[in-house]
Amino acid sequence: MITVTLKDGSKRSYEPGVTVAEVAKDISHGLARAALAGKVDGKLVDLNYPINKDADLEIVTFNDEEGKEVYRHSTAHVLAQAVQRLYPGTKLAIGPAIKDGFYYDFDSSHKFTPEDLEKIEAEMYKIIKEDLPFERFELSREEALRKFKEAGETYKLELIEDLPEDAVISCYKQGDWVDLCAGPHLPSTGKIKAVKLTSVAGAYWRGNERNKMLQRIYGTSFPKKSLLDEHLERLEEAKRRDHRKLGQELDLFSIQEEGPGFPFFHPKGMIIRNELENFWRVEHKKRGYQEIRTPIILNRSLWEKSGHWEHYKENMYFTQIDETDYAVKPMNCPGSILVYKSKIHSYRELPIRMGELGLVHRHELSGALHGLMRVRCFTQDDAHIFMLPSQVTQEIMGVIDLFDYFYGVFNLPYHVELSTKPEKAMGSDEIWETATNALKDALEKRGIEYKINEGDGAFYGPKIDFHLEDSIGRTWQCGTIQLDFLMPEKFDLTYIGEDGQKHRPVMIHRVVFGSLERFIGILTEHYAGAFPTWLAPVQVRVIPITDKHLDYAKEVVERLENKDIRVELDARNEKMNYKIREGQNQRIPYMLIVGDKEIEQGSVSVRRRGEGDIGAVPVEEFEKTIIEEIISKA
RNA sequence: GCCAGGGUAGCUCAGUGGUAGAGCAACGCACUCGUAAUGCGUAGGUCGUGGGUUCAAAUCCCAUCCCUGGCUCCA
Repeated sequence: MITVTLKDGSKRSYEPGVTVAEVAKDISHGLARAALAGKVDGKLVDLNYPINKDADLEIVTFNDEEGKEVYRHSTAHVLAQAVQRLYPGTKLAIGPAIKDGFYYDFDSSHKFTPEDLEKIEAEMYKIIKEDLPFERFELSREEALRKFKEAGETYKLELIEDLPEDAVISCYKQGDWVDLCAGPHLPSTGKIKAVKLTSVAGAYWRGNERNKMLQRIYGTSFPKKSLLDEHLERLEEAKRRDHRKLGQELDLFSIQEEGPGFPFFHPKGMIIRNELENFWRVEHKKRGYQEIRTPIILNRSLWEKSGHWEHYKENMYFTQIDETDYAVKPMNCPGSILVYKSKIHSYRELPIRMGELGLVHRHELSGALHGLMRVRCFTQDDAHIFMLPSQVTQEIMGVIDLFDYFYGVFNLPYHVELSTKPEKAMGSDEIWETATNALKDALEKRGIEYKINEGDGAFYGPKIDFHLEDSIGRTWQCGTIQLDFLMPEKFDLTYIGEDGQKHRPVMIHRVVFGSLERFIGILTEHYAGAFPTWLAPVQVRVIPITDKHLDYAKEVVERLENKDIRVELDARNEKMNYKIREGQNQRIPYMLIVGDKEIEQGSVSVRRRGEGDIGAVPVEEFEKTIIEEIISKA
């Protein structure tokens, strides 16, 4: 007998060779039905995997991340089988599970259209109905090569060739269809209940743009139709919160054909922007930052010196003035450095924290542009900290604290990545290692979890990136902290030390919002357009019930305006309900309804966004509450 | 930049070779209304742009710009 230890610590005895499925069935019928795969001693396996010795076992269901992966990955196989049935000659590349679904990459002479997806989906349901078992078998490298060569699966051959020497090569077979695959898989295609193919897209083989572009079909699947419907409903909701849609509906910004990637901010968008800038200035001043502003166009020689000419040229815009080459700044650091260099600094002055809301221009590929999230000109809420080498850790921690405070004000969840030396980098490995360790050190001192992004640093230094999520879970880099020993070297930056000699300072480059544009995009989606009162472009709308009440409404508006509250009057000759509906659609935090009753009492009836009618209060009381709310940034 | 789809009124969209449409918004008139859409009327488009095919093009062909979803790249 062998002992199987379950996740809850309980132990059960079985004959050797008992399968995962049998154990599941022994535990309960419900679990047996929900079981998708097993995890034996931490290794993910099929349900028919025989357990031959004492082992830890977890039964994996759709509620586990790994269960979802197995489920979606098996669905990807069904997709590939369906595609090869319908479009013979199609070659297979890869088909993994991804967050919320799966995809499969195909090389086919047929161009898949959205209509084809329906046909393929129907074929997938046929395969599901056939309830074909997923059968695993292993084969030698030679057999595998021969098999896929015969089948003409050239991409699979490439994959096999790249497998390590000692790799176990396994395939999964469903009916007469076979795919190279490590597994595990569902017991049979019939386990798949609800499938939806969502889109087709081009994707380079192995993500390399020098390789052939394949056709990628995306889809998702669930063990219940209702779960699929919920998922599709969430996607619809995400579309409703899309900052591009809301940006238009709320009249925040626009992007015109005349300036692809160059956003226009409308009056309402500017209010949000200015509020963010005010907040930024106040908080930075508190933390010992000074503010500067540097020019947008600067001489070529500066960019050659900074290394941008060599390392960043393809992202830059150029111009000529009096036959001399100039560049439009893609970053603020060189300008900031020139300010530092404009006079001699003592060690007593350091750290110098120099902020700049700097407008930068970068050439992005046309296909990469995306609303306010990826644009070709944006305002970085930049700052450069010039400091003594001994101040590095403390300064980095100070910046991390600042970031945490900022994101906390907006209730934005974030995750952190540490990016290391890229291929196209300046400076020696030693300098990079010192800098990277300093960043790690600060993160670890703060107990922040982070993921390492190898080779993703800036060309002048490693960085800590702060990523925020948009409405459909795509993450965008916003804040970043970059530690730089190289620019000070290149520009021969110095300070006079205690010893009266010149020494080299260290620099931090950092942005909190990242770019005002992207941050506004993120906030729009985060709040679904319902900005907190301190940010809301219109904080109050006064709605007179009939035009008899217009004069009093105007009086209320004027009172609020005098208190610096952003207030509008809806004086249109429309029904109150109509005006309320529109105010609600505009996500205005407060609507004040005024009629006979209010005039008599000198009050306003308050309708609060998300809560509805909360009753009449004297005007001064309303003023007091809203001002408190604005100040507290609630 | 690459692959696929798309661009018709301010917005959302219908119209696939034969007289450019709807709803909402705008404007005008009437209604004077108590917490998410009052009714009637008016106006609004060289169908992204430039060429071509045709007696005739929003519709077919070519080029080009822009947008969307991915890929690549990144705040």
